[in-house]
Amino acid sequence: MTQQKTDATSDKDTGPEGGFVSDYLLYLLAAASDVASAQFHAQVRKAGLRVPEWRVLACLSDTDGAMITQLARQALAEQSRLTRIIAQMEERGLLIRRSDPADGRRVRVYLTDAGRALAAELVPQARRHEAALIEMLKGNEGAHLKPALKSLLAALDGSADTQG
Amino acid sequence: MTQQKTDATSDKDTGPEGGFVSDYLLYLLAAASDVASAQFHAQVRKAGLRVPEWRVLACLSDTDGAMITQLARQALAEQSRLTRIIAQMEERGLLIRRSDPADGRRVRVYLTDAGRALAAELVPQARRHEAALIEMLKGNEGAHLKPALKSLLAALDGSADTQG
DNA sequence: CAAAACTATATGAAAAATCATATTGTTTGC
DNA sequence: GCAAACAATATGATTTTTCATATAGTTTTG
Repeated sequence: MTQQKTDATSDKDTGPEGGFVSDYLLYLLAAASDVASAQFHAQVRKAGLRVPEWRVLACLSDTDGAMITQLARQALAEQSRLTRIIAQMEERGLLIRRSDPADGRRVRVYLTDAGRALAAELVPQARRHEAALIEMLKGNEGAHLKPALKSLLAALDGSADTQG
Repeated sequence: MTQQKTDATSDKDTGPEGGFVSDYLLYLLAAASDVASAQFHAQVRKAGLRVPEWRVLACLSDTDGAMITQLARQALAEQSRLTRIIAQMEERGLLIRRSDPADGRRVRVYLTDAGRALAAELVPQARRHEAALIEMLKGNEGAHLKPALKSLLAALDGSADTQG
């Protein structure tokens, strides 16, 4: 007996085909997010931004004048982290911080022309990349992906408890 | 004119309803992964594990004796990070490292009884949590979520180029 | 209007993650 | 069977991220 692949893990493999992990929703979500983002995140870095910086830029290009806390939620980063990212982006001249006249605690963040220019370059790239991804999924179940994700997000927004 | 909400960002909000970000696939994926995982990851931490440790445990409970590189792929972590996580988990007695007799470069990782016991506790928790999530989606588009994610992953595996 | 409770942001210290590269072991081509 | 190329893991230095908490500003209550 030449012992040819008895115990499931002889050579390289992305994962065990039939195990728990490969069919586990939280794994599928994290893996899909990772893999799908990798390509575009490379473009982001080529443009001289880190991923959270790109996210801030994109959020601001949607909603200029957002506050730090809002941006943290939208960019999926922690507040203290956002504070620092904003500070760095301000130093680079991509945005400016201005305290809200109506409430001095709030810091509102606005894109500069440079920031807006960068966003105007990256957002279309993001759209094209997204279109390419979606193109890959034509005909498959993948057509339901965005609606399904929105449905999940909608279901989870507004359920802080219910879980033991 | 009482100026009542002219510029889109008056108060708290999860995101601008109609902007680019809130309909962008990579955002939806990352946000869904984050939000959906948050609940369960809290349970993981209660069990005394960090998220990547839980992932390693789950992978090993599927495929005992996996190598570091394999685990890195499956647990969505970098190799050097995995090396350190494995070292720490070994110190805690959750697993052991053994070099592969067939190829001395490879380190195969095996759960100890303690590790297996912890996995036997957490994996069912994960399954229950997943079931609860999926239950929330009944009737909606959410039913397609797992197939759609698998379809995306399948489409992306084996396309290193194609992107400019 | 002062004290208490709360909210938004900032910051120091610590932990986690990454990057480049070293180390160790294996395969290949000559 | 030795040198070159390759592969898997480890490690030092650095950067990123988190955590706890400080600071500053606002609202509420009596």
